[in-house]
Amino acid sequence: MGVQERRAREKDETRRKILSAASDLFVNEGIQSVSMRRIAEKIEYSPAAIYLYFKDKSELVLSICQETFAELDHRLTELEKLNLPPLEGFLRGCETYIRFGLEHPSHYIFTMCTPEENATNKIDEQDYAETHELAMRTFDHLRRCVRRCMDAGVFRTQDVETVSQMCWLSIHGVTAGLVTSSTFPFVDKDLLIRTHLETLARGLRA
Amino acid sequence: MGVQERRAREKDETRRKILSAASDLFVNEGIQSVSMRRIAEKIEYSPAAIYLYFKDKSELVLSICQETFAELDHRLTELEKLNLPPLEGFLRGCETYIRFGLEHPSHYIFTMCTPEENATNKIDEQDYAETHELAMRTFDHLRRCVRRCMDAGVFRTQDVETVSQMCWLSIHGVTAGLVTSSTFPFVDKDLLIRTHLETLARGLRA
DNA sequence: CAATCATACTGAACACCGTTCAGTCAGTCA
DNA sequence: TGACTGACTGAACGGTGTTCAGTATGATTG
Repeated sequence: MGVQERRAREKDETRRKILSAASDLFVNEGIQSVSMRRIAEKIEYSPAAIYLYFKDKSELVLSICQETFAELDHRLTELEKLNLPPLEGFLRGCETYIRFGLEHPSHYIFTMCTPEENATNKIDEQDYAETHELAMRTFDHLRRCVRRCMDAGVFRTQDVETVSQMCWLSIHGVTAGLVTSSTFPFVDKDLLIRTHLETLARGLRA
Repeated sequence: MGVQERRAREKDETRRKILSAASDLFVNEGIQSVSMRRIAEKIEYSPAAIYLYFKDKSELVLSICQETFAELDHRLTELEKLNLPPLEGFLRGCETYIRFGLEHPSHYIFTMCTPEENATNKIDEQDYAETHELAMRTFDHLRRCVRRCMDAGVFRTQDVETVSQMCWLSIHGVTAGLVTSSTFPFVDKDLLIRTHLETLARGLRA
């Protein structure tokens, strides 16, 4: 009875086609300005077809952002495996985060700069839990980096949670600022990132 | 010929009524989810009437945000007049900025966290220039604070522009993060802000 | 006073949006 | 062959921002 399996495979293929088309459009034109109709047009399906695969636009966007952020999680995991010295691990992690945001502006803005009313109403409970968990997993990398620095006596304070959150807010600012304020006459981005991380490190060091 | 003046006064009154109604709705329900029709309904006018006073929704929102940010400029100006010691002036300025953002979440998100395609197409050249100028004026406060710290030898580096931009990105991160990620289990906000500013100051100090 | 004129305002439409649902049609199974 | 399943569609619903011909009101002029 290979029929069911083939059906499932085909269904998955279509799902992937939708995700890929949507992702392409989102990257090039921004999430808010891409309509379900345009996505449907791109894959030559009727708009209604998409709703057989995703509950609504929120869920579609969320799926894509989850995939994208899974890659960030992967990169941070790989970095952690290198077992660099605490401070270097911390700084490299921060830089990875920032550069990731700059590489995926649309996804970054959507997931990190949009209040909970994402598109229409609030998100499905399950989706919300999943996203929250993924965000938490990413944040855990930072938390571990901070803890290692504290355990090694590299950082002055011992409040892991507060320092981790403060660091996230800080690097989030660099990422979000550089991504959204594209017209602002910034000095060289790399210089800005470097200065920021140096200041952060100097501010935290024992 | 007091007629023209009365007319002008009435016209201005209506304009203010629109701004006030829109601002109320924006604050309570978020900018994106308030429609022109709802604003019109609130002031008991037809939706089309609003377009006699504002080119489009972008311009209306922009006007409101400009007014709001003018208040930030005012607060920073007042602060500057106090002529506090350089570092204290810098820190108080940063804190003023952050707390202002937390007080006006909708306006802050709209002006600072939204890429240039604000609602439909790109903004009018004049509006753009005005907003840009206001943003620049606000940024100038920070720039002056940083310069004073450098002149007084409180900060290590001499690159006013880079450090100013880096500081803005950093405090923007705290503001934006606290405003948009309302579900994240943050530790006490005041502690977070204090820790952030302390770290920033320590990182920059000579 | 009557006619003209300026202008604040409206009703109805346009072209879009996300979303739903009754219905179609091809391929599978008894 | 006929019933069934399920992927898919066409057309609609109620919403959005925006436009524009037309109306009504009040000031100005002959």
